[in-house]
Order: sequence, then C-alpha cells, then structure tokens
Amino acid sequence: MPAPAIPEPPWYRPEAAPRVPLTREAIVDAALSVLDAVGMDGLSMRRVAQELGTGAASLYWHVRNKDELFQLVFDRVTREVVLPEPDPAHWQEQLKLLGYEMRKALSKHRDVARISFGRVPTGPQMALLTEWLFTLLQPVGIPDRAIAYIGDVAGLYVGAFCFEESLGISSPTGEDIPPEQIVEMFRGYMQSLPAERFPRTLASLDLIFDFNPEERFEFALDLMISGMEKYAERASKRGTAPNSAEVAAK
Amino acid sequence: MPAPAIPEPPWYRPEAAPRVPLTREAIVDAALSVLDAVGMDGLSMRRVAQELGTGAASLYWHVRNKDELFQLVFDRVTREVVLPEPDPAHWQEQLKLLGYEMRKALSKHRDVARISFGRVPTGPQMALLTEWLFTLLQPVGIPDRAIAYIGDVAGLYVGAFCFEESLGISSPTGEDIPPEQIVEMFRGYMQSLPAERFPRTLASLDLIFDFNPEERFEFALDLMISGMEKYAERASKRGTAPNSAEVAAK
DNA sequence: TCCGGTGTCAAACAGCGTTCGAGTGCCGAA
DNA sequence: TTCGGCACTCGAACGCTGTTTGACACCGGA
Repeated sequence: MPAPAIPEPPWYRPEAAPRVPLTREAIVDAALSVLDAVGMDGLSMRRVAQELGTGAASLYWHVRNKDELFQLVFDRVTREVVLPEPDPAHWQEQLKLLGYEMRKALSKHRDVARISFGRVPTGPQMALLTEWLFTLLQPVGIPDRAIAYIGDVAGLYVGAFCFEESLGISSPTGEDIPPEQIVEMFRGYMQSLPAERFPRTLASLDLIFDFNPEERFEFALDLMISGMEKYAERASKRGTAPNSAEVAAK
Repeated sequence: MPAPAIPEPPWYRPEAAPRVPLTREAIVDAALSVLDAVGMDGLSMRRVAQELGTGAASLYWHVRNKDELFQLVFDRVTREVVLPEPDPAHWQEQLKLLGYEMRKALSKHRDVARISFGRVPTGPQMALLTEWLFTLLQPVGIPDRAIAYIGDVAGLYVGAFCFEESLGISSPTGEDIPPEQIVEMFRGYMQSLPAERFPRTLASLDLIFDFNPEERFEFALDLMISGMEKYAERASKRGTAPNSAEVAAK
C-alpha cells in the first residue's frame, strides 16, 4: 500500500554503498540489507537495485522475478540452520533444539519469516534435514510415516509462529496506533463481557493477557514432543522397532 | 504483481450485478464474491467496486482502507465457526471437531485463509471460543495456562495449514509450470541423492511423496491432543482438578 | 428555501512489477 | 587487427495498484 511510504532510518544511505559486481549472490545480499532496513513491505525491486547502485531492470537479467528473488533469500536463510549429530537417546531435546534453531534462522533478519512462509525448502538442506530426522527418530521406534509428518507439522508451526511474531499486532480497524494501546482496547472489551455468560474467561483474563512469546513457543514444542512420545511408547511396548507406517491405522 | 493480469472465469460478468445500496455488509459480500472469482491477488479495491457497480473511491467512505476490509471479511468468516455444547467426557473428540470446524470455515471461500492469517479474532466470537475451551478443558484437570496456550497453538496451526493449502505449490524458480511437474522435478532431485549419505531418506522416498492433506491434518490434531492428554493424566494422578497455572514450572 | 450532513465518484498521485529495446564492453575467431 | 555475437546494463514505458482530493448530488430539519 504505497501511499504512506515506508520511512527509512536516517542513518541509512544506500547511495553511499560501493558499486559491487551484479551477481545473484550480491542481489540476495542487497535484498537482505533492504529487508533489515525497511521490511518486506518496503522492499521493491527498485529499492534493491538502488542498494546496488543500479536500476531495477538490471536485476531481471539475473533473477526471473521478485518471487524468485524471495526464494533465493529463503534458500540463504535455510542454510543457516545447523543440526547437531543425531543422538536418539536424547531425541526430545534434539527435536526441541531443531525448533529453536529454525526460529533463530527465521528471526535473524527482519520479515524473513514472512517471506519464507508457504515456501518449501527444496535444496540440499531439505535432504539433510530429512535424513537427520529419520536418523534421530527411527531408533526410538517412531513409525516412518509419523517421522515424515512431524517434520512437516513442526516446520509449519515454527514458520507460522515466526511469521505472526514478525507481523506484530495491528489494529483491527486499520488505524495506526501503538500495540499496547490496541491490547488495552481489547482487554477493556473482554472485561466488559457479561460475567454470567463468560465466568471462566473473566476469571482467567490476567492469564490470557499475560503474553509471553518464549513460554508460548516452548509450550508448543513440548506439546508436539509429548505427542510423539506416545508413538515411541507404543513402539517400545511392542518390543521391536517397526519399519513400516502404521499411523494410518490410527 | 500486475503485469500478467489475473484472468477471470468467462461466465463471470460483474456488470450484470444488480446495484445494491452501499453498506459495509454489501462491501464484504462483494469482496467475498471477488475473492471466489479471482482470488486474493486479483482482489483490488477497483475490482470490488466494479462488483458493486461503482468506483473505488466510494468504498473509502465505508471502509478505512483495504486492510480494514480484509478484517471485516475475516470477522464474517470467523462467525461461521459453530461450537457444540462442551462435553468434557469427550474432550478429545470435541477438540478435534474444533479443528475441523475452523478448517471448514477457512476453506469455504478461496484465499480466505491467506487473508485470515496473522489476524486475531477480536470480536464476540473470540470470547465465545475462549469460554468454550475453558468449559471443556477445566473439568478434565488441564491447567488454565495450558488451556490458554492450546487455543493459541491450535489456531495458529490450523490457520497455517489452510494458508499453505490455499497457496498450492509453486516453482522455486518462479516459472509457471503445473504442480505435478514441480513435484516430479523435486522427486527426481531427491532420487539423485547419494545413497551412502542419505540411506533413510531414499528408503522412505515413496512415503515422503505420498502427500495426503487429510491424513496430515489429522495427524497434527492427534499429535496436539496426545500432548494435552499428558496434562490431563498428570492432573488425574494428583487426584484433584487444579485451578492455577503450573505449566511454567515445567 | 436554504443548509449541513451523508454519500458518490471522476480524476489524479505516487509507487509498484515487469518488459522493451537501444546501448556498452568484452572475448574468441577469422 | 577486425568483426560478430554474447553478456550485461539501464532509461523509458506500460498497466496496474491503494489512496486522496474535491466537486457534486441527495435529503431531512430549520
């Protein structure tokens, strides 16, 4: 929405950037800089080109379109997730670590979570991650199909969490007012609810409005890991590690 | 990205729409029609106005900006989630039902999931849902804080799932090629991986590429419910329903 | 009858992604 | 050394966007 142009930090002077040979890598670098400076809504091809001291048209020689540029940014970020040596004895901790690692990568640059969301990593990193997950969870006895799914579910959740976090909170009526004021507005509304219809909600109001992102994120990871434990237990009761999917059979 | 204009179905003739008094409700209706016809990328203020037989500027009398219009669409959709009488004896089934119900609402109109994502319901529906959750889960013994979190986590996941589903699959290089061809491309890449480095991935290739959205969605819901069961068991072992948060204490 | 508010809307603005085509510089072959 | 063609740059334009402006019409009350 162009009308209210997105302001740049005053110390940010793209003209001062030294002219760099135009390559895909350089363009991705520039895109990340622009992202950090003005966010995804402020990122335009013209803006990235300006960062490199050239015109927008020049970028199109190296990049098919804006979407491919975003994909390149995504690939770059994906490669930053590093995985420890898989150790099935501590699979819960390691799964949790994976979640934190993914979140860290997505939070390193502004709005990268927004760009990443809905994209599927298709490069070597995806293969490494898949192999890592199987190596970690097969020895525990978790069925293959569950392993394939948990990666998907966890990835989707972490991506969504970071996405939402990067959006911040915005007014439902489209005004431009500070977040805490919006939360206060909303809390006021909840407090005004009739006590006889909403007794439990009102009793837990403080709890509901005690937003703690870290705790919330950890809760979600723990929740998913607890769920996986049931598969592990079921397998150990059977006494043998299964090698085929049986999740579908409920 | 405007250059390749989004095509409309040939049977879709907005000029034929009868002129309707301009109200917020009518504008939301029109927006939903446009959404179903051309999707979120094709939805512009001009297009919605055309649907109503007027100009874009007219909409701005009733709606602050496009974002508020989206919020109104979101509110409309949110109201379509209907909840059964809470029955703690079958809390697992009812939680699952909630998931399906939310998904149904988000899938009823094209791209609504995309619009909804990152938005928080702030109206009466949100209050009803909160109260419903507490009524359902407090008798089971699940701590208040966990109840507050599970609504958040589940909502985020379902939203993300529908969002991703609505996006479909698109080429990582920005070309416009059919989805099955992309999947085939990707599968070919995975098959070409060195067997000694990726033995488990290659052995489970068929499993990984056997995408089944329904099963995947159900797996995620079951996973979260299994996780919640641990809180319930812990509570029943203590022999009494707790009334305060203890999740934070791990 | 006039006035002020409610509502409509054509025109304009600034910015967007993308394309076009003329232009530049370099490199290998003749 | 000359020349053809390739790799690359980039100013200008196209058609689109969200939003604002200001002129205009209608209508109920004074």
